[in-house]
Amino acid sequence: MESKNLDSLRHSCAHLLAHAVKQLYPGALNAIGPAIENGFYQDFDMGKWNISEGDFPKIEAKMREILPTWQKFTFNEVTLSEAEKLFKDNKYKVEMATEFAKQGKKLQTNDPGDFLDLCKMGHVDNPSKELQHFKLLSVAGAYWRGSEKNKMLTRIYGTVFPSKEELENHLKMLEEAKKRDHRKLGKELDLFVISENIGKGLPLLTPKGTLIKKQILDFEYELERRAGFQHVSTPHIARSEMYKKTGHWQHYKDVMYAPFGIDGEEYVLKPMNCPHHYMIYTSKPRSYKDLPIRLTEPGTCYRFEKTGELAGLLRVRALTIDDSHILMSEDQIEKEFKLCIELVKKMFVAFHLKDFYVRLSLADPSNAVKYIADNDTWKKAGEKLEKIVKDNHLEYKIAKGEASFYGPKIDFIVRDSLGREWQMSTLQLDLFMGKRLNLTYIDEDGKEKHPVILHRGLTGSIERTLAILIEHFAGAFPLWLTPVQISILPVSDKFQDYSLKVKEQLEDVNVRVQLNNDNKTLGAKIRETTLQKIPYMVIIGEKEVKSEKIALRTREGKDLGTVTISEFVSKLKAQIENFS
RNA sequence: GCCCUGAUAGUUUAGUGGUAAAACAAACCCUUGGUAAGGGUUAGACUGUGAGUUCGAUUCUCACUCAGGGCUCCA
Repeated sequence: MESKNLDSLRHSCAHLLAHAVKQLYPGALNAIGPAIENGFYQDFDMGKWNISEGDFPKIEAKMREILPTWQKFTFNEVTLSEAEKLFKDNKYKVEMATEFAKQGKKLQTNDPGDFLDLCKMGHVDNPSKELQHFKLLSVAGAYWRGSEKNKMLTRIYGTVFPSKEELENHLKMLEEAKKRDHRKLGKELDLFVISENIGKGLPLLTPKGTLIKKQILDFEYELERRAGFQHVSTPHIARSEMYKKTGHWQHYKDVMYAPFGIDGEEYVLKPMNCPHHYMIYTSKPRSYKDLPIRLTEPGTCYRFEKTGELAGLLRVRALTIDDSHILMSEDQIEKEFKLCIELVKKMFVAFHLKDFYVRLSLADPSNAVKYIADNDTWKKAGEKLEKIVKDNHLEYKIAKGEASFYGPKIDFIVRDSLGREWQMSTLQLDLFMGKRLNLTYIDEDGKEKHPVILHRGLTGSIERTLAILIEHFAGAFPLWLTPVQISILPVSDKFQDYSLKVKEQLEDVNVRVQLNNDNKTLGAKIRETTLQKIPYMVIIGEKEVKSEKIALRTREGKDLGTVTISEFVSKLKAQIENFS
């Protein structure tokens, strides 16, 4: 089915839901109900009523009861005053009608059978036949017209498909996605914990989780070292004064932890690493010959995110940003962006991530509060980035209003297992801060100039990346990334000595290996190791001791037969070098 | 922060207005087993925290904390 038809189907189903809810809950008002990527939603002002997921069976039954009475949608064009009359009980419809009229849009009503609604075209021809395979999924709050200042409405999410089979497949897919939820796997594979005693949004990485983090950081360290980045280390706090100078205080205050006093000075936890890096730059005179200067650090930052925004490792209050600041002259911008784009591409290859897109995030000139005021510079920076994106053959979407307060960005967006989108890499062009903070270098002509700055987050946040990778691999990380690479499984404890010897030999070549000494059958050990998604199992029994070899099995259940240790080591090395 | 949902051994869950049951994990014993779960024993929970209703609350009510689905925001 074409997506346009699918959208009609889903949008029509939102009407059906609205009809059922209005019948079951007199006084409930339906607001908007569009088709979305995998279904639809319908917003309601429930009045005195309260809906929860426990009410879904009742609502679904009502929908099925109404459905046979529905005919082809009839349409009528109406004037604003007619609309006001028809929808006098629904202030949301009147508000929309008024606005559409103001924009010069036609006002249309439709009715598939005793359910008049203000709506444009885009419905199925034969609702009673086509709308059968639907399911309500969740209930949520949503602000009217997406503004925090407006009333919160009740939003019901649902989905509908042309056939029963497609609906069931979709529901099955959602079940599968839940199984790879990083919070569930994080617990099962012992990668991180969130302790109520430490606080919300403050995940603790376990030894295994930390090993993965270390692999990510080591990988980036090498990548950056070869690309000419210089690593620095900076503290987690700084004087508030600094952030007043940068402008973070004005633009970013809401997500900064409250300041605290030390020796009569006011300090804050750093929400980003920029100022710290700038102060390293400005600690001595710089020449144009020194540029570009690429400072980089996995810096832990603290952001006071609102409680409801926190989500496992995807959104936290303490995050490690692999943060770089490239200070350079204006004519170096394109070259440095190209360099960073290459790094991002290499990272995506190493992480096996293919489902991502590029978002060119520009300022929204109508939202003056959000950005540094200087339209010409914004325009220049935005045009520069668009040229870079084109020159580097990146397919991109433009997003107005997504820029940082100090500059436009090229963002790389990936999807998690539930199809939600998360920003990872970000390359930001900052033409303001060099001047604002009086960062300088002496140019060829002997005059003092201000560098421009490229802010670069490679993964964006190590925590978020960990979450995305857990879900992407369903916990079965590639060999180079996985916390435990090999588990040695002796058939019985008679083979302890040889097993220990094998373990030492493998440790000598820097692979991460564990010995499973449990008093269990081989079958049980294999099951446990497989569930822990450890890539290789080395099985040691009498045959192996005699032949001085090892038997190999993979977590996928493949028997790789008997090999010597050196054969195994070469295989491992080749695999690790290819990030596979 | 807002709307909705939830919180019972380490984990996954059961259950009841009269202080809790199971499986897996753990410890110990038997077993020394060759490619996805060998058997037994023991220990382990003041039912998230604090109040209220009640003769009595894990169960009902409220507040708080934390988690989850969204909205807003965002790496």
